[in-house]
Amino acid sequence: MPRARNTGRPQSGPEERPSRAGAARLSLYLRCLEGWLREGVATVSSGQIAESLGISDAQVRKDVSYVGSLGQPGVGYQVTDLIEAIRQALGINREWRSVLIGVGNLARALLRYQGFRAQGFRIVALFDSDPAKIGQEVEGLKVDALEHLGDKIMTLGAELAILTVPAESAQPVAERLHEAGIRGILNFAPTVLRLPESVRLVNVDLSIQLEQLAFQVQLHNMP
Amino acid sequence: MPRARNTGRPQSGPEERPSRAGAARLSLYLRCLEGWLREGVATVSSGQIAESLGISDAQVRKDVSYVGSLGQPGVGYQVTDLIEAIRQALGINREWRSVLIGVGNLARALLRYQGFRAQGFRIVALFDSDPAKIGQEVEGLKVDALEHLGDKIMTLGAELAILTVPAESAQPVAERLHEAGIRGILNFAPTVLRLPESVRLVNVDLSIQLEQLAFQVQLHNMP
DNA sequence: GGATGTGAACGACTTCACAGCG
DNA sequence: CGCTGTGAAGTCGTTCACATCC
Repeated sequence: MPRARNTGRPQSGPEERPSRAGAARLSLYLRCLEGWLREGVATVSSGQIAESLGISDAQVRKDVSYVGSLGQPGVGYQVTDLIEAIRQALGINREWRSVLIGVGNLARALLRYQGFRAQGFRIVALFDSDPAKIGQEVEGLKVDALEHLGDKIMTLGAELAILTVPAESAQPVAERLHEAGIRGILNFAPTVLRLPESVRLVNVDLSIQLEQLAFQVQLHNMP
Repeated sequence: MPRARNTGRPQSGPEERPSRAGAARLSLYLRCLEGWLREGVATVSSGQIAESLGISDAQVRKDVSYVGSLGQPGVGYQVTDLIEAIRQALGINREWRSVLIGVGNLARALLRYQGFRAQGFRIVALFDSDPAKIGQEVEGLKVDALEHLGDKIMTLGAELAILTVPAESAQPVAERLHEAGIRGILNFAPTVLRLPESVRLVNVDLSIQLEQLAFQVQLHNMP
């Protein structure tokens, strides 16, 4: 039997930031909330969010508690307030200037995808090493030579980079990005980049995702 | 002070399958190992793998132990054996027939990406709802109408699907995929799909990845 | 009543540390 | 000696359960 008594424990709770896993879910909450906002919904409960994401309501409350205590018992959360609080916690309540290196099909897909702009990410420059591509205009931006990477990043004040170059060029390009002052790289090249810890890294390896899928299907087939 | 209590019994169930997180790392090990294989390296130690991935050697040994005890103390692992064992554990030591729905830029990028074929994934059909695209040939495959989805999936024996359709169409298409017998979906649409648990799901939401990157950069800036 | 926020239990994952073997 | 494999300890993240509040 669990027994809970004596609520008073003033301090020791160190957790005041969303955990890494929690942050990923906050992005999902944001998706739902923005949908409801468009539909004119004013308040939601943790149970509703949980239901539409297929997770537990306790999980939602725990995650949300990291961004502040803005729920009303018996009612739920104000949609607009929660959106605001999550965007602030994730650091996307401002513009993030980003550059894109490697103008292939993947890059074009990303450029066309409107979700970025909506969340405050603005791609301000494109680079490629292929002379045939340099000078071309893609989605309203002119492709620049890699040579100008450092200059333009500093001039434009870009902080993030999206890497969609072939695996072989990823490491050297990443190092140049670091030197140019880039703070975070979204890496699509199927390589493990080694960079100083001051450059944050998020990897999206499409092949690995497919392997995970195969693994899960296999697991599910024979337990 | 550790307040660890006598854990009595960890419980009978000894872990004999890679954990979910472990499986993701196995894919990474595979990348390294395949590189070394090409360079003619015959044996590697857990420390070498760990070093090139920036993780701990204990982590590598633990993960690898799930796929079998094939290391030699004082020596390390035979590269070829380890590759074989990991591929078997992940379920990619065979062909997985896959279909792709939504032939846009992202799809073209995926089709051109050779990494899939190398790992045993073979895309056997393309579908799109746009009449202008139906009949076109893309990377050696003819784009088919969504109408034939069920038929072709069953005829070709496809088990996996890659979803690169707009968010609005993702849920209905996913349901049709399920009905056609697809066992796993790699979803690129920025939506939460609700499907029976028998269909495994891996989501790749590019916008969320960027948000994670921004979050991490922000965290790193002001601790 | 209905929902939040939160210690505490629980479970999953990671690191430690060391026996054992080539 | 160097390196593996593995219990045990430690850490992190999730779920439970309940006091609390509208």
